[in-house]
Amino acid sequence: MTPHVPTANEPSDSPASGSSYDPEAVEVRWQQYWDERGTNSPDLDAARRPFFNLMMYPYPSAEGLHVGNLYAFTGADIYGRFRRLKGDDVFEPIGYDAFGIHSENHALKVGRHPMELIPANIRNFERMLRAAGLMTDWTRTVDTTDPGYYKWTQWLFVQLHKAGLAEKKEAPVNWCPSCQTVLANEQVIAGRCERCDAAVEQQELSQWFFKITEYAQRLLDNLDWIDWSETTKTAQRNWIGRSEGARLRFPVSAGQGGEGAGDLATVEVFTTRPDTVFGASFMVLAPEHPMVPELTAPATRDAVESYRQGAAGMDLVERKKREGAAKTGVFTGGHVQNPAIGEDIPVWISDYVIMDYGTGAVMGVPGHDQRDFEFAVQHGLPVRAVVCPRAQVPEDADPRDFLPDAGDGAFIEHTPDEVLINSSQFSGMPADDGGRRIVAWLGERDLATPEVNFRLHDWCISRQRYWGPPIPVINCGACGAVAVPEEDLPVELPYLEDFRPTASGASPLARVPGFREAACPRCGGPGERETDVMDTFLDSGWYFLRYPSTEFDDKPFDAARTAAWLPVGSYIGGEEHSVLHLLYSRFLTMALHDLGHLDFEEPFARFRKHGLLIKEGAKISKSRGNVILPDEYVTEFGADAFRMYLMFLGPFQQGGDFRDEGLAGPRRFLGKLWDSVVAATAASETPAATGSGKNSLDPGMDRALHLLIKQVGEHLEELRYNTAIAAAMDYLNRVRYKGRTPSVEEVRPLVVLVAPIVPHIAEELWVMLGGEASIFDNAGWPDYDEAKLAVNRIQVPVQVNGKLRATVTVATGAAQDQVQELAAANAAVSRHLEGVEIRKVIYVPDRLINFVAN
RNA sequence: GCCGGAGUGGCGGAAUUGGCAGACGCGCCGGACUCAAAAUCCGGUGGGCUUCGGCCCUUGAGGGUUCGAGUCCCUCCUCCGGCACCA
Repeated sequence: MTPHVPTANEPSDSPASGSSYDPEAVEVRWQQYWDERGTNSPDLDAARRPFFNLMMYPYPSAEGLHVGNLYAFTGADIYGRFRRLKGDDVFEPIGYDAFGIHSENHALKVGRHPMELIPANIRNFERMLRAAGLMTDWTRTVDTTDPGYYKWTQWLFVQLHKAGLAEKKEAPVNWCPSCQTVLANEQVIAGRCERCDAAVEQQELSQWFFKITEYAQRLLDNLDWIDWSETTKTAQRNWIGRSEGARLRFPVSAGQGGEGAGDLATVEVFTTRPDTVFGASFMVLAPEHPMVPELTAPATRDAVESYRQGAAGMDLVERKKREGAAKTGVFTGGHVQNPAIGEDIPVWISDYVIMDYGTGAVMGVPGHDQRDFEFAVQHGLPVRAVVCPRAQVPEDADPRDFLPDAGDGAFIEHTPDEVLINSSQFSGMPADDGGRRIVAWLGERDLATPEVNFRLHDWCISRQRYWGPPIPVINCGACGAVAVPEEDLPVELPYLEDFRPTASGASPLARVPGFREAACPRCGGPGERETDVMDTFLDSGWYFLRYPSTEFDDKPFDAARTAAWLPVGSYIGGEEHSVLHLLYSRFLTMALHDLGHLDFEEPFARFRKHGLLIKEGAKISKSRGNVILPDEYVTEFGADAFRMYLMFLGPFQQGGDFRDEGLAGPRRFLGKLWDSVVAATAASETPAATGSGKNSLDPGMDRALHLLIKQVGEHLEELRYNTAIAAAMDYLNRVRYKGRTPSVEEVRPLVVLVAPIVPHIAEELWVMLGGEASIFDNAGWPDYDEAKLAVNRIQVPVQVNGKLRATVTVATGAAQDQVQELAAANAAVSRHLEGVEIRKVIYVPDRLINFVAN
């Protein structure tokens, strides 16, 4: 069927032919039309110019679609619709990130099962998303909790496991006593649980990790060429945290420690400042460092033990609180040799050294490191300066034996203009170069190696929870951890009446013998299933690969489809996912590429982060009570006006301030646009009726139109929706100036230009103007004529000493003497030129003329 | 502390990247329509002086570069986001 196509002859009770704009009627009609006609479901196999327009899929919360989601989706949708009008075959899917602790906690709170809550939430989301007028292909949605989906999430695990990129290891983890689960480092905010704010503790658990660190350098390098928001790239660079330095080996001093410590034992440290090794006057190990026992002397054993226990039992909050305060620590009684000077230095342990980074040991250089300095002061350890600014060393001084003005702190700046002092044969050298030479020199005795270190940790994917895809592994006494064969996937998550987490660290699934017991796939012997489930970030790490292939149940993604549609053409999402989701997605894509499953290694060709929406200057939150319910606004103003306002209230990529009063502007604009089209069509049918209706040759208007086409096109491409809308408003004001009746030729392109932003009314008006539905299939993006942008006369501001005094109208490209003459003759200008001498005249053609006088 | 981003009318925000600051919108004021109100339409709207010709000031603060700075440089302040004893 065709949509309702109104004509001038139709009875006035027809919804579209009424003389005033009724958003609800228009929106319902077109949403229905899109559905029935499959307007938004492209034929994925026949597309000539495939364009994958992706938006970050939401977590389907019980509260319904958050306005923040809608803000993001609208921004993405506009871009997709724009590309479609420009001739691309746009695929714009949506899905639901429904697994995870969020859903589970909510289910626990309301005392219902997530398996029954999620479908209801999804239905509600879908309703709201449809009402928002997104160009969603509803035939290809993804739900991460569907076994048909997570079968492939598990498949992904199996592939990585096969490739040796998944390993199980005992690791100290962040344990949230309230959520009863481990948390990833990134889910710990300042020592507290990201979700419940409880203080996080340390616990040792055996867990599965993906070796993302093996990809650290590539993940970093590719950032140089992918087209992403700069801020997002910066965030990833910081997160990966590459630092260049050296691994230095400090031999354990003879006769130290217990009987196990042979003469060959060394303690390794990582440092970014090998140039300062001559100043290392002590060493500090993390309390949990494995070499602590063998370095500890009998006399200090008790003190060391109690300090270690204290550190182990201490939660992260307590550790943070002490930052900046006194640096505690105890002497182990053991010594190591400073490899540069051969001198014995004492080995201490302190909780300011963390096991997680580098080697878990640092050389204490109190002269040039703030933390080491504080520690040395605290514990009476010697401070030795080995670097100082070149300017501080007098000409006649010997840098091998020079005492700089110590001041009362450590000298920690690291500038190019520094030299080594008190560093034997390296003294006097620039610090950077000296550092390299020291590493080479120590390297000859195998005491140093250049090394690059990353802050990035391996990705822990185990969760001791219920609501996630089970890790597809069977532990066998004989064969070890065996991945579930692909043909046995999915390992279905059983329905558990009681899915609460336990305090023991064991997953809820461990309570189900029927689930736990399984035969080893390799030897057939008795085995036990892994009972942890996988991190939600794994679900979202590959969902974009699934969208084009949702109908295939024998493979996660079809090769031809993937080749045609990926990598993603445009991905828009929030900054809160700058690091984790985007980094994990990149890692998984890279790994799949290396394993031969994908022919590209970066999943998102273009990524743009959107800004944060706030309300009346304040962050939107339930506790503030300033939550925006999209439904209410859509009902009152219509989805089009709401969409338009969301995009108008500020620059999309920076966010903006939502104010209720603001909606009136876009709503008025749409009413005015409607009236303009009605007036234009009426005038075109009765040419004699009005004098102004016939015009299509008004040159000023023609220029304005072509300028508008140019501007809107450029602004939409750059996601500068607010200024695109402003330009459209400005144009409509012109066209309607003092009640003028516009021509059809003046308004038809405008309708197309705003269609990405306000799709429903655009469809309606397009038909009203005689176009064939859908506008997105048939209108095409208008072209502008560069020649029509030109003007022959232009106003040029005239300044005297940089102050604006007048403007003169001249021909474009006019010569300086002509403009100067005209400008100088102007009374407002000449007044200021009297009695002064013109020293210089600055003339920028078509821009400005400035008389410099005194 | 470190890394990002931002400070412009009563408010949300523009400004071709060094060239008429305040586009567009909200709000407000005045007018039209109306018995009246709402809606709608038209006009005005940064601040201060004004002899009504104009003049001066103004983009967080202070300096600088330049004929000319919201835009570039230096110092500082404030707010937002992220990271945080990373060796």
